[in-house]
Amino acid sequence: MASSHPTIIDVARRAGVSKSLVSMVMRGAPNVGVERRARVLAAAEELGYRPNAVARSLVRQRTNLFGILLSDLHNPYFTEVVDGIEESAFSAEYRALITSGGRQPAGEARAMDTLLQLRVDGLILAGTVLDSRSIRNAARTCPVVLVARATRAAGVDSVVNDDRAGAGMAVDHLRALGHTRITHVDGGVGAGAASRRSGFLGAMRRHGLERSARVVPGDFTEAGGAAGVKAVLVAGDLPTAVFVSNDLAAIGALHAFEDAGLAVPEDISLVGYDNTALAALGHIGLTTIDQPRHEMGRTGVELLLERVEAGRTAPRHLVIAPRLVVRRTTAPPRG
Amino acid sequence: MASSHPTIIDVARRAGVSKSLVSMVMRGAPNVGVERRARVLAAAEELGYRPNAVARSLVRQRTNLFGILLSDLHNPYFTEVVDGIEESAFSAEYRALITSGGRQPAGEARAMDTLLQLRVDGLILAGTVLDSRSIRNAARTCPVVLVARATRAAGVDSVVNDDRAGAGMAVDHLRALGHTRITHVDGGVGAGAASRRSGFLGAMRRHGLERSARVVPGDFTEAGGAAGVKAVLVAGDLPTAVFVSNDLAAIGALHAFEDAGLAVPEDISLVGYDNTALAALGHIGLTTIDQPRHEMGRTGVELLLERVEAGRTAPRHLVIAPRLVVRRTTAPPRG
DNA sequence: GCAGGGGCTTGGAACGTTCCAAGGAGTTGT
DNA sequence: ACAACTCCTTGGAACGTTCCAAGCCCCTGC
Repeated sequence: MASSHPTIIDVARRAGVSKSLVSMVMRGAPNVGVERRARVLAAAEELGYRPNAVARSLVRQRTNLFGILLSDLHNPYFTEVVDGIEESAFSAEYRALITSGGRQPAGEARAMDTLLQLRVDGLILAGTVLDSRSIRNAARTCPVVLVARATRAAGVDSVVNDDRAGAGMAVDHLRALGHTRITHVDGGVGAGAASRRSGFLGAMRRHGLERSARVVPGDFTEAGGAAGVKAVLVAGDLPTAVFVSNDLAAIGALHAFEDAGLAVPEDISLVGYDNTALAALGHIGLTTIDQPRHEMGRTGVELLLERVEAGRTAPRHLVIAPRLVVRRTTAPPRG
Repeated sequence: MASSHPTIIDVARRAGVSKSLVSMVMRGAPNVGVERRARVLAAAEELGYRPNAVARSLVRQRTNLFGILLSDLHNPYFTEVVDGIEESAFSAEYRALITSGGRQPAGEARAMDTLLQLRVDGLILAGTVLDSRSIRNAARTCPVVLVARATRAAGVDSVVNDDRAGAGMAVDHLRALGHTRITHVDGGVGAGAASRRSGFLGAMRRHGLERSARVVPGDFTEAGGAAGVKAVLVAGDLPTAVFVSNDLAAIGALHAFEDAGLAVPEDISLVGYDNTALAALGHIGLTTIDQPRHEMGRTGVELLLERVEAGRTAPRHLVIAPRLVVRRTTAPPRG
């Protein structure tokens, strides 16, 4: 009835063996006699014994846990990265523990501290806004990898997608459809926003379109995308296509254009970034740039494992290629 | 350089005091001399000391951790429940650790075991499909509350929304607009689907509309909603309104109707359930039934706290009232 | 019949904390 | 001057594991 946790010693007593033997059985050690093994297993079952990971971690000096700090649990981008993380963590006999910063920097710092105090064997920071001092600090006590954010911090690994190249793909696609007047809705301080903007500008230049390239401010939210469109409309001289810095903002833009009586893609083409589940919804069908989130998560764990198990110490910074996904929001320009 | 974790003893040596004193300072105990307190704090800072939660938990026999098991990290419904959980857990000096079952029952069982081995002080299961034997089992070793799933399991608390009432609200709303021929796209085995169906049928009866009430099969996915619509279209004799068992399926339905050349809400009204962020997207603007997820999360933690801190043992099962949210997918029927 | 093994099993010492009983140094009252 | 306090500080015993050195028992070979 009481929430009594039987220990290895209770099991030992019941099975009439030493605690060491029970410990061996629980860990699946090979050289244990069949009869006693059976007795121990039976006793454990009867008592409802469950190993105490806390005690185990204390003596082994490792937890077999990876901590995942997510900046935002609500952004499908991150939760899809987690899928990749869980997959490869699990196959390496590690478990993943997720915490979220509740979208605030202070919350993130606290969540990271919780994980560090728990002595996780490695830390994956996905899209956090933590200052690099805390990150460097954390990295002195356990391996850290940043996903979807680049860093110069010493001793920290990172895996990002090539935002510049991705933005270029968006422009190439629109150019191939015949667009020349293209506007970019900026992502503000969002992770990767700056590279996407410079990738956009670079690609426009490459196509000789620098004179018709425009950038309007925005951010990574639905409202940010809508605000960007508002700026486009106010400016007059409508472009024929808009490249928005992420999917959520692109959906905000989509709605804003519709509200203004402009049809997508007939009047205006729209490209997003990330290829989250949102973009794939049938009702939305957003043309976008896919970041291989699953792969990025898997890779993050591999970087961790290289440090934990293989003892690597030199930092590695991986860049993964994005990919264009064409859906229904892009078409040749009118006329 | 090495990932050396300084201990309380290292700090004590450096500050020239006993380990007990360091322990007291770290816990913020009141009766410590100012001068030594300062010395200890300085030493800890210099060494980069971080308390070891593992050791602490072992001796205190409590972790100050609540474990959250999410059936699906990608369903915004659950992540919004987590917001509520984190909020009240934090203010009660607990931390929340999230794991996900990766959408598979075996994964859920494993994730729960991880949490239990970590000796979390309480467990919140949100929308899991775990069999009630495992749940009852878990409940024998730590407080467990189920969110968004009812249970009869002894010793387990639960907090759910009133699905029957919510479905009734959807019907009432449609009836008030003038609809009489209403079809329900069923949610299959999804949590709450059965109650929503029976709530739908009950409300139709209440309005004297039982003869025009139809139910077609579906599930909680986008594809499930689309399939439901297909069934509606095939059956001929189109209803003027459709109540779909959750938002995601409703969005699938929305797309399916559009594909079939039917305008929402002009030709057909559509109501979802849950009021996830998806439904609120401007481009979608789905009329739906709001489950107060935030409140449900908060309440879940409170139930846990009642058991952990106040020693309650009698199970409690809370039912929270849903709320109609009218957006753009409902309108009076044509003609 | 005994040394040398091998196969199993065992007790004890960690691991880094917290908690408790007890100790030391002042201070106050008589 | 000493008892009785108060205030601060301390060492040691937990907590539930793992790991290691050592032990027991029985077998094998000579």
